[in-house]
Amino acid sequence: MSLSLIITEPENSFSFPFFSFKKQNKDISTKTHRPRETDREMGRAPCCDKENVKRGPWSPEEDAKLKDYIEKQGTGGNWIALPHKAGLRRCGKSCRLRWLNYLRPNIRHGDFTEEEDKIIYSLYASIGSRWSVIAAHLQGRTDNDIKNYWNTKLKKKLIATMAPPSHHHLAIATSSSPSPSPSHYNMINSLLPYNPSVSTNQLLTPQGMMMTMMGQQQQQLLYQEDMGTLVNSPNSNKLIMSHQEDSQEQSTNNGIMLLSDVRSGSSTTSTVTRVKMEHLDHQHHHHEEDERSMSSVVMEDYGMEEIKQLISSSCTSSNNSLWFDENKTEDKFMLYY
DNA sequence: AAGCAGGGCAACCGCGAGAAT
DNA sequence: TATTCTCGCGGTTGCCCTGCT
Repeated sequence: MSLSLIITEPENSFSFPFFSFKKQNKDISTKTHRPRETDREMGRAPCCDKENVKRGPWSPEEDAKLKDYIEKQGTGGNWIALPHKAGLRRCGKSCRLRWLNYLRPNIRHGDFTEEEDKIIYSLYASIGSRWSVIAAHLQGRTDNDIKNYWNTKLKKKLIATMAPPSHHHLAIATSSSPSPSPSHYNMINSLLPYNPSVSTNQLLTPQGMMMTMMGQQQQQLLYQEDMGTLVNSPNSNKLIMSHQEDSQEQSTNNGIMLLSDVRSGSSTTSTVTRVKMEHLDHQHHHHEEDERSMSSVVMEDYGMEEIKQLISSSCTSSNNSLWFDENKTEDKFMLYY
């Protein structure tokens, strides 16, 4: 006798009580190695013989072998050949990952500091989920660690912080551009400062909440896609955005911290936009007892752009200024404190 | 004490880019 | 110039641990 279990679900999504996830439109069969059509057409060889390599967690013996080999011989610039030379039955990519994320010297695992949190928020707001670039600016952290930390903690922290107190529903209902969507994201989004024409007094709530989270006073950042234009919202006399071409001035700022990509190639003349964030000494103080229930938050509503907006609307510590390069291909930006 | 659900994290995967041939 | 190879990245998966019922 046999039983068949048929599970039906919406074709591209499934949900849990608190969060929804979007599935990638992806062929499950790729989990077992099956060269893609383009691979076969192009003649791409598999990186290793998947039938004869060990997978799963690394044993201490394997770790020792790999570490010992690399410390003595180096990687030789060829990860594919390395496991064979080191006497490991592992895929080269697996060796590389193990070395970079766990075995190499000066790796730090565990608790992230508040300072690191802020840097991650700032960089994510500027460049998005380019974990390797972010990791390059946090000593001893790996991209994988930061990615996991973001996905499991920081993102939730951010979204939880942005959950609406009940009385804000009224504010939204009376705003000039009410969102048609019932989702909380749309409510938040309608308050975000992405469009400088939005009156800043609509922005207070999410930002105040964010600053509470970050232990900071309320700050104001307006964002304008047309960088280089001075944003001059009637209610926002605190924002300065201007093209910055005087590198000397940049370098003479106290505590400047230059961040540059370790990966990208060509150098072009790019305009650096200066975004200066200053405190708003605002009379609005939001109460700690504001409700911050997660129950209605739908995670899939928060795409990268939206989260970047959330961060952009609030991030960084007091008296910070955030420098970033508009040219994302260069990944150059500076933070100075 | 056992079973279950959820969270955290290590590891895997496919893909794009650049180097090598 | 075209093709192949390798690296490195971001997204995703799945195992293990912990806490709750």
